[in-house]
Amino acid sequence: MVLFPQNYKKGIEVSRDNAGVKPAKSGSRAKGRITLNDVAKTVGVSAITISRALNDPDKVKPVLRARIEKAVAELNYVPNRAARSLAAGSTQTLAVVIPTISNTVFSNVLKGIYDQTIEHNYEVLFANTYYSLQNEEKVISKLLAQYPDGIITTGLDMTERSKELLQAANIPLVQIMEVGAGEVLDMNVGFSHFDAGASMAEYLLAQGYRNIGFLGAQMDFRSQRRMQGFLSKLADANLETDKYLMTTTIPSSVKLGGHMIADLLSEHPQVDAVFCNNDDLAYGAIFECQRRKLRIPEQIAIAGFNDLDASASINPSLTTIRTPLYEIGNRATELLINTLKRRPNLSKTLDLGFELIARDSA
Amino acid sequence: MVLFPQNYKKGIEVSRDNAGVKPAKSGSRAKGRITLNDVAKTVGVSAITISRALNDPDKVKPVLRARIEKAVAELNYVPNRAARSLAAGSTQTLAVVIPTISNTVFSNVLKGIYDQTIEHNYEVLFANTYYSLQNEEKVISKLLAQYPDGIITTGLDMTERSKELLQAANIPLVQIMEVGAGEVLDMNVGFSHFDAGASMAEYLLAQGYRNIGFLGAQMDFRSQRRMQGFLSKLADANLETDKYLMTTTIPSSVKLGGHMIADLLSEHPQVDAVFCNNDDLAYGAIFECQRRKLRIPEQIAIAGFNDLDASASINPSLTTIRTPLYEIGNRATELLINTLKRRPNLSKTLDLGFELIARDSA
DNA sequence: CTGAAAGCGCTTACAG
DNA sequence: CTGAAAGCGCTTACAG
Repeated sequence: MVLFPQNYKKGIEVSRDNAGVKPAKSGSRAKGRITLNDVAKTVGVSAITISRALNDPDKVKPVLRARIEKAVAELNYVPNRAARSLAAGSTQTLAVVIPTISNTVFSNVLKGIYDQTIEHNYEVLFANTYYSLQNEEKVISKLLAQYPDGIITTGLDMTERSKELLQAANIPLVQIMEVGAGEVLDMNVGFSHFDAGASMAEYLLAQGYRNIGFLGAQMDFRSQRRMQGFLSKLADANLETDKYLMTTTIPSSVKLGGHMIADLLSEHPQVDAVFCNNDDLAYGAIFECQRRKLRIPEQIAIAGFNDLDASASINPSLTTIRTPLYEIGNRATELLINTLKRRPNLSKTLDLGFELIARDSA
Repeated sequence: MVLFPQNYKKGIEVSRDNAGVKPAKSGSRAKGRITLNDVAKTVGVSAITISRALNDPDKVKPVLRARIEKAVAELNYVPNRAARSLAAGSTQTLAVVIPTISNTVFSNVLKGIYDQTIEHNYEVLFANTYYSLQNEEKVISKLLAQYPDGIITTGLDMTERSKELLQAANIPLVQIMEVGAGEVLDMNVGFSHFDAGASMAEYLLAQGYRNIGFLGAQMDFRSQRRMQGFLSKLADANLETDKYLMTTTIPSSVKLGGHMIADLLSEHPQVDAVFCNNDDLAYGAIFECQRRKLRIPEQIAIAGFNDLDASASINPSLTTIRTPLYEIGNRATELLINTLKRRPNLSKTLDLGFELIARDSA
């Protein structure tokens, strides 16, 4: 690793020699930042008029408004949201609780959320649970301390304490990702993971596979339900459900997919199809099969879940289930914002479904 | 697409019939949330003592503290951060400006940031610029309105207005991703993209390739500098720099990589090596070459950038440059927090370097 | 169309 | 170890 810490000359000198250290105006908590009052003095009107010019421009005479806007720009005035929040009782902030940002699944969801918030002028505050309900409880509490106007959480499984906190907060809530598999506290957007798993089993059965395996990483609640749906159909067809099953709580990755299929095949070379509970696992499985010169899907079929970016391009292209990740984030946020703006929502639960994409790998 | 909006029965009934609509306590801005005063009354002490018990527990007698903690838990009291921020002049919030969360590169960086903030009890507020300096200016302004204690921005290229806003905010700032390629306003963590590009060129030259192409997506400032570094070495070796060059401002993706290499090869079948400016582009290039039955690296070598998850597993395994994405986020946040806690930083600029990973594809 | 008064829910010195 | 007073920077009715 090329590691050579070094100093670069600074292009410009910031107007403070101890950059980053706040000027602790002797005993005061002031930051030296421009306030509404500073703008008001500069323009020669009251603070309240400045506030109005900024928040409700139509109520201020155009000429005055122009002068105010000029002063705001010149002074680099940026309103203090904490003060605004406290006075107005609204933070224009939405809280988002997801398992982990480093899973593509959730960065897609988050993008859907983000695009909606930016359009409606909300900020987003997010936290990761790393798939732990205890962490979730902690971050929910921390997030609520910011008094978000609304909150999005992932999944239907929560501790009682989390539920209490959420209800005590008395703000609109959307539970995302999954639908129809548990207690909904307020609103709900997602799809049925059980049904998604079941539909993949039906597909593989219809293709004629009979020694069907399942590779599962992470094995969070939703993964479990996908597996249950999948196995239920195998059971209906009187096939093995436990024999070719391999799961781990290790997070999903391409590398892990390679290891898992290697293990599965060394124990059960007769497996003729494998459903991986995430596409990256499936990529790893495909790469490993290629190394073993196994022809896909003739000798072994591989299927994935989520239809990530590479799935259409990989060789062979991956049969998978497309999930409405961006849409889930986007629609959940829409529900929240509608509620906050007191616009009616058609439904408090949205099942956005999924789509099986049959390609070449299975 | 299976699309069937439907209502699920709610498991529990939330204690409000118009869920999500705040109880607008006639003419008041109150939210019906428990405040410090409510806790104080319940316990029978002053609000300030409650505040102390929460923020500086050692200063409150253990017995009293226990009673307070019990009341806090029973009432589901969550302190209002806006009020705290306003009074204390610190929001315990860090702002993060990145191009887009849906690029794995930045979700890795963001995770590095997040893990550091969670440890030190900061919140993170993020915004996407979608690679536009105009957007960046807007989101910086919006973010600053939240009065974050510190801010992280991406890259060294900003509008003058963005710089002014940042300096007027007078909070510690870390510009991330790139080092040594422009004006640093305060602190800086990253590596040299020019050098990274140059080192890949040197590697390919050393392997004996002479008809070397470059595939570039997005082509933001850092991509451009990687390309410049790369081409400078080709020029030094008296090789073609423009002929086998193909760039686009379309965001990087696996699919795009396939299209681009197809275009390049149809024009210049003599190309014997290609440097892709992101790994996903390289994956797409590899898949496309496989479809064309081109042997890698014998007939054509493919190299990537970033060393993403699949690069070690793909066939052939991908020669690429590993970039310290998580570390950049983590160390940048550390610098910020050190500054905020008035702990000295060894240096205001951290060059975290990069590593060329030679594998089978080139 | 503009302004004076009160208050949002905390924390910060300062007393005791 | 605990508390009374003042204030952080805004917005919300209410006047005029």
